Amino acid sequence: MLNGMMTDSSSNAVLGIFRANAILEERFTGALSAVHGLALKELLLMLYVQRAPGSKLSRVDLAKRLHVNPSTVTRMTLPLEKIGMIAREADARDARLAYVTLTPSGEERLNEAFATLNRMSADVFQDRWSEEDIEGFDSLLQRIAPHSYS
Amino acid sequence: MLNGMMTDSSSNAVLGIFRANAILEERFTGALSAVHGLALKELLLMLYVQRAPGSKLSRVDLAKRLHVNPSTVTRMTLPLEKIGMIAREADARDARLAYVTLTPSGEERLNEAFATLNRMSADVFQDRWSEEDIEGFDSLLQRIAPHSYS
DNA sequence: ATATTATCATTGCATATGCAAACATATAAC
DNA sequence: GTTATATGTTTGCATATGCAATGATAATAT
Repeated sequence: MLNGMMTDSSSNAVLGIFRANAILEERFTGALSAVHGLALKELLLMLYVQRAPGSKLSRVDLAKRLHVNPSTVTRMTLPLEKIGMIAREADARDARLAYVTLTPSGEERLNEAFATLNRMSADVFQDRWSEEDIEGFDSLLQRIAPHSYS
Repeated sequence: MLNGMMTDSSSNAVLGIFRANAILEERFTGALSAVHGLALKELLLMLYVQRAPGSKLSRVDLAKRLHVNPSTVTRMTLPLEKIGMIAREADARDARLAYVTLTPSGEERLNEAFATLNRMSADVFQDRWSEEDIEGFDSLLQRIAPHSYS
């Protein structure tokens, strides 16, 4: 490349992800907390539990999905359990495990909050996005960050 | 919609952004800190300064770009100034302003670290991405999160 | 000109979170 | 079977960060 500045499309895209995340996290956290009394990360925690096989997840598995330290999960679950959104369940085979499960009212609250998240997500793409745009964009994201549960 | 589950492509995409951000932030923070002794957010702070008109930015403008509270900028700049990466500059007209500028060695370090970020960004898209894919993806991100300086 | 209001930077306080250590339990090696 | 190693969860500690209040300065209104 003889002439000066290289066009760093890759780093532009990565910085774009960082920026998009900051903006969306800001917006969603505020609304979810105001309307449903749940932080965005609490919603995600409960959503991963709901979607897990058997609707239960150990603390470490939850930590992997949330990309946080297991100790953070321990701490996040305390208030959620106290207000009756989630419960703790032991494993019959392995006494180390402490599963997180959803209580009935937790599931109810999660579904309401997730409906809000859906509406807000639709708003993000409201202008100038076709359904194919959105699905294509999502599939590009899946390439970058595939679900790697384990 | 008569049949059961709606396909929430919007929320899938939003959750995908959250996940991609978590993975990339994790990966980049580790490498940048190990190789250049700069946290990802410190690099971004310095990058925004470098790219600003006049290569200087007030604390509040920096806070807007970084999507953090101004107090966080105050605190982030302290160690960076102490190790000689940035400097503080007053404004001739407005005594309230405290600009952040790059020192020569700060600029040097920034350029090295940014080169690493470029390489790592290219790695993110290494497989199965054409240049057009990347640029298209970036332009979709720009729609979601346009640069809104001020 | 003075008073009110707005803006910029900083500080105190509360909360959030990663890391390493500790402890309990399970798995593997022998 | 006992010992060594690995895994799941929790806690102490250090750091990071948002929010609200403070102080300084500027801009606006009257």
